[in-house]
Amino acid sequence: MNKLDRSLIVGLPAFEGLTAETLDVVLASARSQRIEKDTAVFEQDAEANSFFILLDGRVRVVKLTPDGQQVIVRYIVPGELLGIAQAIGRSTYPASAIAVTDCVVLAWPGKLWAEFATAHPGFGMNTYKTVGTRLQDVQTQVVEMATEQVERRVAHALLRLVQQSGRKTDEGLLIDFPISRQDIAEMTGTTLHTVSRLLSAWEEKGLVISGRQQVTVTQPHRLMLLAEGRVERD
Amino acid sequence: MNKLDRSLIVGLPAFEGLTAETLDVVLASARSQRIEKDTAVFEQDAEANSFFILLDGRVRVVKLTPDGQQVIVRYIVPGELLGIAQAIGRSTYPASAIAVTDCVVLAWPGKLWAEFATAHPGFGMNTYKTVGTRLQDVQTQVVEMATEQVERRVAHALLRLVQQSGRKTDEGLLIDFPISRQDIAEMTGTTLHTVSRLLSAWEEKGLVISGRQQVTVTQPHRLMLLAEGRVERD
DNA sequence: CGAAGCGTTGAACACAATCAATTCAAGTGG
DNA sequence: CCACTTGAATTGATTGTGTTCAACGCTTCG
Repeated sequence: MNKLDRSLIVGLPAFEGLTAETLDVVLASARSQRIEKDTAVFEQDAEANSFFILLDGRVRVVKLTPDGQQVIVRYIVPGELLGIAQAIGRSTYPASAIAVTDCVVLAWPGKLWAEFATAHPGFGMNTYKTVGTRLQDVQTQVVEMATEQVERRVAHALLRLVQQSGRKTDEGLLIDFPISRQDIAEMTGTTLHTVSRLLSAWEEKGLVISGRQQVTVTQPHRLMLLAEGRVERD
Repeated sequence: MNKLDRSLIVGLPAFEGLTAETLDVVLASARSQRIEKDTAVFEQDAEANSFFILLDGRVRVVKLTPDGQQVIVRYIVPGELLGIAQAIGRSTYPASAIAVTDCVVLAWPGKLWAEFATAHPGFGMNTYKTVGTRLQDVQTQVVEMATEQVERRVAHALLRLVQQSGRKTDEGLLIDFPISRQDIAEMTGTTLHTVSRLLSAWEEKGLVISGRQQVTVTQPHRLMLLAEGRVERD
């Protein structure tokens, strides 16, 4: 295995405030790994043997219900931690993580997490902060699902995706990884049919341009108004 | 202010593994406080000046949407932490906490949290573990809301309440604090009307006995079947 | 005793799910 | 390069669950 370069992780929030030496120590036990598109980084309920940082690509975190339905919990972008079951006191992964595009991750043995956290308090702090952020994210999602109807939920979901992964093109903000109506449906607790209809309607109105596994938001502001319910529902 | 007795908090998960001396140190800066029924422990968006442990009573954690709708995020039972904004890196409370019954809490100045966490790593660990647990709770709630229809969601909510706060009576398991249809509606993202109809129907079938601000589950097993969708839908 | 809050119930409606049929786009292999 | 396969998307028709609107009964409490 090649020695990994420090520059890979310097500047990532998870390692903020750590000394160069510590970074090297941490990297020494890391293993870099390629994950092919549509394959799993880890599977729900499997032993949590590793935790990861995504260096490149996009990962979808998915929960599977007993009766086989899927819910997309969140998308992971480069620089984010994933599979930190240890940090929340679990020995198995609570969800599956699937590569949406070809990905590169750094992987550490799960047992090292506790070591890192105690030896480098800053690291522990940082990961806890991400857990805290995610708790808040999920809670706002609950509020949305409880109070908003489908159209606004889908609008919110799109806006979040754009914010996380929007790439500016001449038409607008493109969500720069493949995403299907089905995916959006699984994020918002609806059906691909309803999502399809909504996107078609929005395309009519000039808010978005969408194609096969691809969505561009052309008028974020108007979509925002729609998401907030201060509308314009024709 | 009277000196607080160590026995108040010994045995609570949040302080598990701490020495008697540490407990005394921690208690020295705590302030015991009575909260009258229907008043706030803290308010959403207010400066997070304190964090708390609930010693007695029940607290409802509520999120308010911009347009005035409420969502009940969770209920707190004695022994649990609340208002730990600091632990998730916030300076304001993300939700309001309302006493459902008369309550007793211990309160600490918010700034002390970081001190405690570094001085007594065990304390930090424990609170992070509760944050982790809550993250998981909320995530399963999202999955429920995305995949299950109202009847099953309400059934799940009742079962959770019974598990948390069930008191055995000769009729079954009573949720031992006042809870209205409106409350259940705000937990499950539906309306009080629908909840009312469901409870009436379940009472017909002998699953529950419900009255004014009070619910008793008489046949938890059958309610469970209903919640899991392996039914029996009349 | 009157008022306010909680709960029940009926009727009508609407949003979105479900069912179903096609069209469209992107590979894959002969 | 074209036929074929497969998965994604669109669109129409229908159904049903749950909301909305409305009126009323029952408690509790001041």
